[in-house]
Amino acid sequence: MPGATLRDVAKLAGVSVKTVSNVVRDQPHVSAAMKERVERAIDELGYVPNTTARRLVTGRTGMVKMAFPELKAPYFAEVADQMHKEAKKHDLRLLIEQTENRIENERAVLADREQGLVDGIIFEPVKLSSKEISHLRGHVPLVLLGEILPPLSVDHVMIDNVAAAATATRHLVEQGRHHIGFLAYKDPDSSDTVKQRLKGYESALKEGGRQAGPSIYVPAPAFGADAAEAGVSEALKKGVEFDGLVCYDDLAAVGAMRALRRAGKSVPEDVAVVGWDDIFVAKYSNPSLTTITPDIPALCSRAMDMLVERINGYDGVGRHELVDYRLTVRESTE
Amino acid sequence: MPGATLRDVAKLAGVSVKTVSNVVRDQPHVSAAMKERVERAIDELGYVPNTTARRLVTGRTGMVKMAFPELKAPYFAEVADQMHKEAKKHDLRLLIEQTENRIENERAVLADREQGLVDGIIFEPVKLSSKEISHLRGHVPLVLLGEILPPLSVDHVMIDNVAAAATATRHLVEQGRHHIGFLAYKDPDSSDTVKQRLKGYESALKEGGRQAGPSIYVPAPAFGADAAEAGVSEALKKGVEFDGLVCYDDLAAVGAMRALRRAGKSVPEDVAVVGWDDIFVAKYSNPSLTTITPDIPALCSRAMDMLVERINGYDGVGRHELVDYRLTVRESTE
DNA sequence: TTGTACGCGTTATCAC
DNA sequence: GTGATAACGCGTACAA
Repeated sequence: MPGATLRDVAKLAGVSVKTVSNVVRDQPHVSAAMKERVERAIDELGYVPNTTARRLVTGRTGMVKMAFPELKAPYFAEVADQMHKEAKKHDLRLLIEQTENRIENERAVLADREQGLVDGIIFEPVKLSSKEISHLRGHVPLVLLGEILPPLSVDHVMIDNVAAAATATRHLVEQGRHHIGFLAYKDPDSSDTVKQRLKGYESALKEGGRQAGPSIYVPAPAFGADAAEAGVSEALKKGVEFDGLVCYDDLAAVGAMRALRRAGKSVPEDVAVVGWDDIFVAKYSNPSLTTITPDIPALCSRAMDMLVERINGYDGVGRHELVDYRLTVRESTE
Repeated sequence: MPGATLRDVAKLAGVSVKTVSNVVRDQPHVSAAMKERVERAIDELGYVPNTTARRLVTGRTGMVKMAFPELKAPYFAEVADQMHKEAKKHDLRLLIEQTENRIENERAVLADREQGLVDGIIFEPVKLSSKEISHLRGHVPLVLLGEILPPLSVDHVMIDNVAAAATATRHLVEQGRHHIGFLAYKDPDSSDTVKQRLKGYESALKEGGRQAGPSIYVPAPAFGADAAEAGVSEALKKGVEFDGLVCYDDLAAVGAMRALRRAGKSVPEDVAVVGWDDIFVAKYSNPSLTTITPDIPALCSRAMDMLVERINGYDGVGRHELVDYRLTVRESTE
């Protein structure tokens, strides 16, 4: 009997709707005998509570939205995976939304057309400015991820880009590299992140007594590896020299390694390469890739905790938190 | 005014609730003047329709659940990405559920505890038997993905495993390989797939006048690459010989290539390797990996179309469809 | 401890 | 073309 209702159960068990409701939700004040009787009726009818009706009256959906560029990008797949696990801990369901790096989709994330679809939003924007975010956001609890400078009123979690980039660069300095280049995407919208990483890179160079090496900027398409490969190939052809390369992300690093290989350079002998994100391919590329490993579990855990606090009514000022990272050294630098 | 309701709008506009509802949903029978007036009120109040209430009365959630082992596995990330796009075409939202290769989680996918959470389910089981699926499934429309033998009553989409495995094997034969091995996971629960691929492999060998090469089976953990690497390393140490290897998936292939490299064998000169899935790493590994590329867009498109038909009341017998694949030849075999 | 009545915001069925 | 009003299924004061 699909579609059995609370009332049906109550009728069959010969009790009131309220009692059945209590049993279903494990409320304390129910006698054992009553519970027994009601449960039998529930089984007989195959009753299952109607989520929608429950939501309408409680005002809670039990759902959280997670929005980021694209699931296909390995880094985000890992974030999504982890975020799902965090959501489960709080008995929340996760709804994933992909912005495909398009600003209108990012706007849509905030300017939700429907009310009450989710209880809160975790969002990693890449195009939207801080101003626009605070302007567009509604009343739904919101936590931001990633490297933007968030509005003051909004919670935010990220890793310390400047420090991490410095760590990566310092590692190359310690390996005795002298002409250390920087490879990034030239996407005007996401330049904040690039700037932060560039800053860390430069400070580590300075600290290590190195001069700034060549900077290679490539257009930012959906998948960075191809663009990076083309960009580095071109640079090599032009005679740009470097024996170390700090890359914006693993995708770029993989593309760079490919370009180097084609140009007859070997990694790490001729050029040491460092990536960022520690996606799957970093471990299994040949040579395997030294990279910055963000603490994704911590990132997701903090973000979800903060969101849940907001959902539960916490109304303080926006919190800005940093989570850990480490340098994972592999074949590409030693 | 967050939380403005249809009634509030009606009051402000001086019309009935029904009229406002009509305007909101673009119903035909409403005069231009009325529409104008109502829309002004909507803007003024910042009214947004309440999804939950709408669902309660329509009985539709506008959501579809997609369940598979894990998002972190690149193949599934790509499927999820594509499936999201398909869902969007039908104005549906996609809810992702990970089974983490555990049978109790697979059971939970079918035996949905809550009614009316989703309108339909697309499910790629790996542990559940066909019998258990037909026994467990409720009344929610269901489409199965992947290599199980589905219950007769359930729709199902997959690629032709036997043919694809034969194609991969034939390619190695054509490359002049003589001792072609087969590498797979020894997971008793998912052995159906392995059997199918083994069958295709064997038939292609026979057709090409080759004897069956060594079969290497490795335990199936969350990530296959490590297990495959260990398994192949061990086989090589034991002196198992092969100059070609058909791998269960790209993860296994990547692990195998790593083991070969460590053993001083070069790919493809000493051993040609073929993978399966064409995940990101296949293109960017070194050497890049020849692999079976399933037509994921077609897979998702067919699955979603069939599900939508079911949701819309189609009640025919279970359909069993095959989608395309192709062999993508890269450096690992030439 | 259990039962009754009402409200959640929307759509659908009728009249008008 | 538009307006009352009854569902939809559940949670919860409040009464018993």
